[in-house]
Amino acid sequence: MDRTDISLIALRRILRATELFGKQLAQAAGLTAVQFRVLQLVAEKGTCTAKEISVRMRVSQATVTSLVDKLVHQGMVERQRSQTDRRQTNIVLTPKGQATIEDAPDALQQRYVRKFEALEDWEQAMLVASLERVAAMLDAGELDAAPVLDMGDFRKPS
Amino acid sequence: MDRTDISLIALRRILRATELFGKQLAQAAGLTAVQFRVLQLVAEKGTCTAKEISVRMRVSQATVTSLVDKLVHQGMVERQRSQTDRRQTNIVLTPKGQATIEDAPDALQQRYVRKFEALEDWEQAMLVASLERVAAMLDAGELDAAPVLDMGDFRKPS
DNA sequence: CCTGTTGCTTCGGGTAGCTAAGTAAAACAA
DNA sequence: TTGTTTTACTTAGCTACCCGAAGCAACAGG
Repeated sequence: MDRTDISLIALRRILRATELFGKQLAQAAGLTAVQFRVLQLVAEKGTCTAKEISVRMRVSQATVTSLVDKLVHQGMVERQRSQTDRRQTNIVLTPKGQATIEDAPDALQQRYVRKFEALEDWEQAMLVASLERVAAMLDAGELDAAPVLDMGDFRKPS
Repeated sequence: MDRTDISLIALRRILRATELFGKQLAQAAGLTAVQFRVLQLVAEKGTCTAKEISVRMRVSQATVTSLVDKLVHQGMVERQRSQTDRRQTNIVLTPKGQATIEDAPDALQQRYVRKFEALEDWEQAMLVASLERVAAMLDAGELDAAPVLDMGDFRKPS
């Protein structure tokens, strides 16, 4: 087995681990990974609009509406008509949503972060360089990408 | 922004790229990524049982049944009662399924492979070491992982 | 036989995603 | 002012994926 295959297998392990993480998180937080991702985006800035979420998550606004509906239903966020532009709806975090974000287990990410920070300096540098290299080899281009290991659900097609 | 964040962002880019790939593939092959993954598993050995698929993909048998239904409906595979144990159903590839697998674009994987193989020897070695390291940091444990960049969840259909 | 286990399917139900169509408000124009 | 276009969001309807529970065969042991 050559190096190319080995690297593909490692990549696949990474993908799997992240996928499984999404499921764990969903179970622990009472939210699905996608819903949690929306909550994270809202929490990042305290408030945001549906449009913003749809752009950042690369899903349609209709999808955002239904995701937000679920979060509202669970009391994680609230909708507030914007005062400055009444077409817009600001989605704001409730205390419960705030608490959920803070308590989120982040089991996998924590494990990763802990291990990463335990590495020698040169090892960290090597990993960063390698990961960026691989990302560049895979990407078509842009992509925002926040420092969050969540993967908004893996599925789906265009 | 520290190295930990940078590495998380790179990981996220990798996940996204793979996710998008799933969509492309789905569109090109007329199958969703998940369906395609089932087809790959069947193709790998020429035939396999529903149980096997459910274990390898880590989904329930009920899910496998419905996925296989769709592949059968599209003429990609056939069900055959096992002669040795009539509880089992062997899922076998049809010529059409075979052709689909062979023609699969694999755009992303090809791009990655090409670029990977163009690297200097020492760079390849570094990437492999790094990826394996990261995979180990994320994984809980086992996982089979075939040398296929597919990510068995990303959906979307024809 | 009777009982238990295994392999698969069926059924019902939830989440996630999309498109198309509709409403409302803002922006721009005539 | 009035009309048109654009933007932001929601509604409605559909598909895919996934699961658990329940059902049905068929094997396996006693």
